[in-house]
Amino acid sequence: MYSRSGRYFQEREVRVNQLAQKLGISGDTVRYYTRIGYVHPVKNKSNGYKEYGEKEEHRLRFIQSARQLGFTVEDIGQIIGEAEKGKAPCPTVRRLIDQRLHETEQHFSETIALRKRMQAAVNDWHRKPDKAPTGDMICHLIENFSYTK
Amino acid sequence: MYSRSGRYFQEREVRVNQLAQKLGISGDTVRYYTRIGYVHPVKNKSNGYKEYGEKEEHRLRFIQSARQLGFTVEDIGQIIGEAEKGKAPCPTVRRLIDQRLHETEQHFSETIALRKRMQAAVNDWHRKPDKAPTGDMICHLIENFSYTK
DNA sequence: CCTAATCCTGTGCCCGGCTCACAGGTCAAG
DNA sequence: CTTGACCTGTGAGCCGGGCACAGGATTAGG
Repeated sequence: MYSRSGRYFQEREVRVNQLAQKLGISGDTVRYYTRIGYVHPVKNKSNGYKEYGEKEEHRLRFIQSARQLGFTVEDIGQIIGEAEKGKAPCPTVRRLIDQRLHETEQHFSETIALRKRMQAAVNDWHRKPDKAPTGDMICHLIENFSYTK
Repeated sequence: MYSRSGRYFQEREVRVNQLAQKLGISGDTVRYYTRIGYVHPVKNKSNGYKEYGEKEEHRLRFIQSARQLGFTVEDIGQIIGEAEKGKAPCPTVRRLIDQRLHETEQHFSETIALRKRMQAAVNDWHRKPDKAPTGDMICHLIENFSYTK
């Protein structure tokens, strides 16, 4: 419980896995954000371990919140970058979430369509028998299934 | 229009981009399936180009159909492998699509939840102003948004 | 004090399913 | 023969981390 300068204080610098556990994410994820320069832990000279303080914890919480809202890791870098230059990142945030939401809608309808095809296939195949492959047919289930709706 | 043996015949061996265009996919995609050994074009000795015949075309159509149904590339390898050993791949196909469908459902509900969060954020932010970052706040929109519904 | 065993870390490579960059070869026109 | 447009194979890159591994740090035991 001594700092490098010898003064008594509550321990604030934690190591990667301790912080990860506190945030409910994996150590690898924390390392990843460290690697790409989104957090800047201090390297402990004596053992080479990285030590994370409150600032890093807060930063990681921010990253988590943003990820939950569908921002990409790159988006978050942009947002952080603007904030660090003292600029309000809000306009960018608004613009980006519009984009990401649009993409999510897109992705959503593709997922629905895929699910529909898959369900149709499962239904269709339920009353069809297995068949050994022939020279020009790998799997008749797949090859004879055509989705037309 | 001469074969290597000098006989006259309709050209059947095509090159990567010709085949890709015919199938409506990218040349890179065809190259990818070639690289991982799902199709085996013949290497033209004189120019090093790979030449694709009907067999490869059929194989690629099969791969496309399977991908459309949500099978992973690895699934497809397994299916092809079984078929090539003369075994009916149908049981595997049925098992795999059940798995993939389940995953798609999972993914689907995650996508819905994400969309809901995003929409809620957009709504919430609509009547909130921009704010410059402070020492302990990167973006108040993101940090003050809590999804509780 | 030393040793052995266990824990923990940083680093670098790996994943899917392609896509892209690039160096160099090919082919038709002149 | 040369120019230049086109085409090819190969290797690397993408996201968002996950995983394996070697080796240092720390602890238990003596």
